[in-house]
Amino acid sequence: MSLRCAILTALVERPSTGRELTRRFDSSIGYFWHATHQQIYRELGNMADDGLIQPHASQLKGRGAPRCYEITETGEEHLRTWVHSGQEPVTVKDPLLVRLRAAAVLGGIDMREQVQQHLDYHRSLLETYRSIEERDFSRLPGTQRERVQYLILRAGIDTELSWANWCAKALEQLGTEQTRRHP
Amino acid sequence: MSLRCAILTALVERPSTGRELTRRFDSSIGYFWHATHQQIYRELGNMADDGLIQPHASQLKGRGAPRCYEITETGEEHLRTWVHSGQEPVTVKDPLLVRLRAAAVLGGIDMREQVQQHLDYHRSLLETYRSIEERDFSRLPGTQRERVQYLILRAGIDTELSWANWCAKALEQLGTEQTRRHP
DNA sequence: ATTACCATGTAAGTAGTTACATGATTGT
DNA sequence: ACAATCATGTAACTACTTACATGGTAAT
Repeated sequence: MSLRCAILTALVERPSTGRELTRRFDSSIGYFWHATHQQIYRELGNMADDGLIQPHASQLKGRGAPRCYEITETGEEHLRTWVHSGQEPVTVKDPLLVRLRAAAVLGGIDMREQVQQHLDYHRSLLETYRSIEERDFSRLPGTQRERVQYLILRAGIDTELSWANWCAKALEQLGTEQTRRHP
Repeated sequence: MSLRCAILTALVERPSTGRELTRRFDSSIGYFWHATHQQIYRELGNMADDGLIQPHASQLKGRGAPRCYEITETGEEHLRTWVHSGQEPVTVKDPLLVRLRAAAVLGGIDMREQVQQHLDYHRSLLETYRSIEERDFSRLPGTQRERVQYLILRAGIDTELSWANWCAKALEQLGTEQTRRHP
């Protein structure tokens, strides 16, 4: 449901082809809802069948031809209803923490490199977010819509900051644990 | 793979029945990897087929009888290999942020109640973590294994704290946006 | 014309969710 | 004996991942 509605939201912002949506899910939208092009094309097909979107009434040719979709009134209604509906159950999934616990239980496994990789990843994502922040939101206040988009970006920044700090702390501890610099 | 290895880790800690594992996934393990009892029983069956675990050689009766599983050497080897293997691609999924963006794009939707519910949820989880922290990790340092488990708990605390703060900030902004207390 | 890349898909396999079924145990 | 609950599952469905296929367009 969330993928469907994330796509609908993107199409309200502006009509797009599958390829364009894929690119948008690789950058902005993908920062809070990840999706591959296979998911997107399939969902576009399903939504067209359900009448939530329709191909732009211009060029519609064969297989390899770009098809630009726009949202229908039914689609907007669907999106509006979903936005108001209660939230789904939270399902936490963090493989790194599973690995850490496994390593602690098995014993004798050095996890510093993996934590370091995560630290690098979170720092790099944080940097990306910071540059978006500077580029798009440096002069406040802006419209209400812009301010909410800034809020969403802040969620990403806060999350990455929190994880980067945690990784640094973890590295510190794993370091003193296993290398015994000052025995 | 992560579910499989989360279960294997739990079984290294101590042999358990499906029911016990389900309970453990409802509390401690579930704080960083969520799973339902249906997933767990199916995975237990698959892993037994693959020789990674075996039922304790005590009472094995019919359908409704509890079966206590323990990890095999093959299973431990499998877990050890997985722990060392590189991490899987991160797939972010946050329905609240999707809803927020949709609401901003559609316009005229008050999201404060939903954000408030999230705030309540994160605060309550934070409180749970804090009480575990006090109960299990108040006197440091403890063994290396305990310290890693504390690190994992800290990840949860940091995450919830970060989200709670973000929700509070968001509420503040959505409040001034939409109620116009000082026009 | 060939190569490279763009855009749209298909197929098979894996993982997760929801709803339901059945045997065992416990309390009254 | 019966109901409630515990424990273990099955089945059908939905979502996601991975690998591959096909047609279209542009550069050389």
